[in-house]
Amino acid sequence: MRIATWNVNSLNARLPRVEEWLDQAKPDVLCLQETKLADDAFPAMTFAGLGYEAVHHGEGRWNGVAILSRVGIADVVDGFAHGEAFDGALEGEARLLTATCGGVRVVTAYVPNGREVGHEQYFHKLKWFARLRAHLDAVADPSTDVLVCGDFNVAPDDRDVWDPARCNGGTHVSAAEREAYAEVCAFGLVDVLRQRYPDEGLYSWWDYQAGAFHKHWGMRIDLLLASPPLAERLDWVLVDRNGRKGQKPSDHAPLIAAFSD
DNA sequence: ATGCCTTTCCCAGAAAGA
Repeated sequence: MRIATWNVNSLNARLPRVEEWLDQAKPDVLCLQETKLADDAFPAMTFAGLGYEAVHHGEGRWNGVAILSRVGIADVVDGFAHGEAFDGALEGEARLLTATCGGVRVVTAYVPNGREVGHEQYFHKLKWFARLRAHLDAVADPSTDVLVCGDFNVAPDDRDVWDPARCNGGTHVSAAEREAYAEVCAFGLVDVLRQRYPDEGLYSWWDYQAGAFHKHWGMRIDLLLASPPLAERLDWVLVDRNGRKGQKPSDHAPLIAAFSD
């Protein structure tokens, strides 16, 4: 079973790239972040024509997450299962989607950016991680097959960023963000790319500006996290850097992992 | 030292991303 994650930075702008990639990579499940679509604008029929059922949790201009599957979709949860609500408009942000696909409990997340250390949005980000952990406790069991994936907007350690000093506003590398992320992993999750490869420079995001991709100025912030029984069955995992090349790419590359049955 | 790019809103330039 192949499971993939990709922050597409607008599904409307990226639909041809996503269709092409589905044909090439043939994932059984593809999780998307930053669709930037309302639910009624989601191209479900396009994906149905390619053999994928889909669920989408969107809000319009910002955010938006989806799960595509050719191995079934059941027990869908839009957003957080429960827990303390956020203040005001932040509560309605479409950043989390949960479904069971082919026997795997799949959770996909688009973690808030945080803007800069100390900003109101930064504290929101830390709360968001805590609420994600509570969500996992409510909807999944780490002794079964669970895959949590998406754009975590944190570089787990210094191997995961080209230059920590050059991260805008100090986000993505701060100790508090890394600790909040570690609490999510403490649910019982293994970072399968990191488990397989200890190398630095395995990035998933590169700024559009200044030719960052070609200079290898990137960060590894898109992650595939598996529960122990699923992680034990990892066959292979990769960042598809070809997804960041060519015409009108997202600023993120897709990740894909294959698990034996 | 600063911006560099891309997307959305929708036709002008701001907001947001990371």
